[in-house]
Amino acid sequence: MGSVYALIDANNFYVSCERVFDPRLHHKPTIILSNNDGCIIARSEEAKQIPGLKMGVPLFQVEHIIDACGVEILSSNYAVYGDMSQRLMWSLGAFTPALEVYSIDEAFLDLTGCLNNHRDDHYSRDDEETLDDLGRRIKRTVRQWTGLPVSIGFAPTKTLAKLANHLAKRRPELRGVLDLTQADGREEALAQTGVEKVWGIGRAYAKLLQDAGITTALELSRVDRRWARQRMTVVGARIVEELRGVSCLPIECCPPPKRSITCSRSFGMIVESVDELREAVRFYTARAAVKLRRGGLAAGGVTVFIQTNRFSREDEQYANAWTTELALPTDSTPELLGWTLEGLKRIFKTGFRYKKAGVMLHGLVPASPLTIRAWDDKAFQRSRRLMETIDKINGKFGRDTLRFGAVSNDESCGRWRTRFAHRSPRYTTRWSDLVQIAN
DNA sequence: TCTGGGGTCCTAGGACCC
DNA sequence: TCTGGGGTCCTAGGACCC
Repeated sequence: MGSVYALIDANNFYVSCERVFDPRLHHKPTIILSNNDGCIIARSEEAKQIPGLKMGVPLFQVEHIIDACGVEILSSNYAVYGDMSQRLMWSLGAFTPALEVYSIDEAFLDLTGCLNNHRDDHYSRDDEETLDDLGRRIKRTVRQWTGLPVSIGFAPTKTLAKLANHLAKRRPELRGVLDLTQADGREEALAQTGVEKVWGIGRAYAKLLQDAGITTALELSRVDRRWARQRMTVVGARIVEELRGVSCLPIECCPPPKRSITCSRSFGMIVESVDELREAVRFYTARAAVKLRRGGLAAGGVTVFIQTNRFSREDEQYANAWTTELALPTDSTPELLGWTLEGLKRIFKTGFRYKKAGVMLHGLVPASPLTIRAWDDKAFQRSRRLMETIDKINGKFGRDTLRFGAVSNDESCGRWRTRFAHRSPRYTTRWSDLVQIAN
């Protein structure tokens, strides 16, 4: 048998996480909202059946449907989703170390050779586990260990495994597992899959392909290599190869080092004063810096940006960004704050109604003290020890126990802060939010 | 009234070098 | 008529993913 990849992901991940802790939500149409409760970003199966409740739709446009159909709405609760994601990945790690965490709710597994362990021993053919058996065993295990329902696709390439997973979800008779490692059956599966569903084919390429008369994954797998290379770059050429069963994309067990870190948010309410904007930028800088240090990195460049509400027809629009390269990379919050606040001062213009701001760190390098700053830079080394201490305290007693800069006064009261009107408890990351069971 | 956030990769074209 | 050749680096923009 050749290479075997699996793509495993949770069904309706955010909704499933909520259901683990709130069984009342089972069988009810449920949707999860983006920051500020703005858009629909996840839906239960029941919600998907309701016309109009599409992904990415702003909540205010479908409020009448929500009311009429009794849809449960929840703000997103990333503390819970992040923690459940870890549990999911740990569970999958029990099956193979060759695991690539691809997103918050999905992972690729390299299972090549995992099934043939019994070839030379006393097991008879009938006792051998098939990939389908293995898939169901993984499903059962994950369900038992995390409470999450998952779907699984097996195939000789990652792109085909994605496709198999997609079909496993959409064909109820498969009960969540599809094995496309064998050539027979693959053609039919590809013929049944629209080209726009193929991993790596987005809106633009789907249009390009459809204009060329290519509407199914099977047809895409048969296009001329040079044509694909020319019209869709090497990315497209690889997709075609992968659909033919030629693996071009290996499992990446160790994620490559991050190249940039961003922290940005739309505001809960419109902000006009530079003071409030400064408060938001300070908050985003501190968050980005924590991510930076958690990754053991230092930033060699900083960008700060602000923008007005791009959807507003009445407001005059303004968006600007300021970037600087740092002479010496840093991972110190106060140093980064110095730059982002300086940038804000330069791009802020009075008289605009601001809706969003953000901070980006780039030029990331490992934060080994030897590489980022000389040992005799006493002030810097002291600031690093301070950061380390603050991170430790916040790790132990909760985010923002210690923080930089002024606290909001009653006047501004953090109008920029994200709204989560329907957020569930942080069941797994706050003692006070732990589920209690009466006896 | 109300519209998310955080990433990566690839290419073309310009600037610049010898 | 005809105006070198080859390389690197950077950036902006486009495409994609979840």
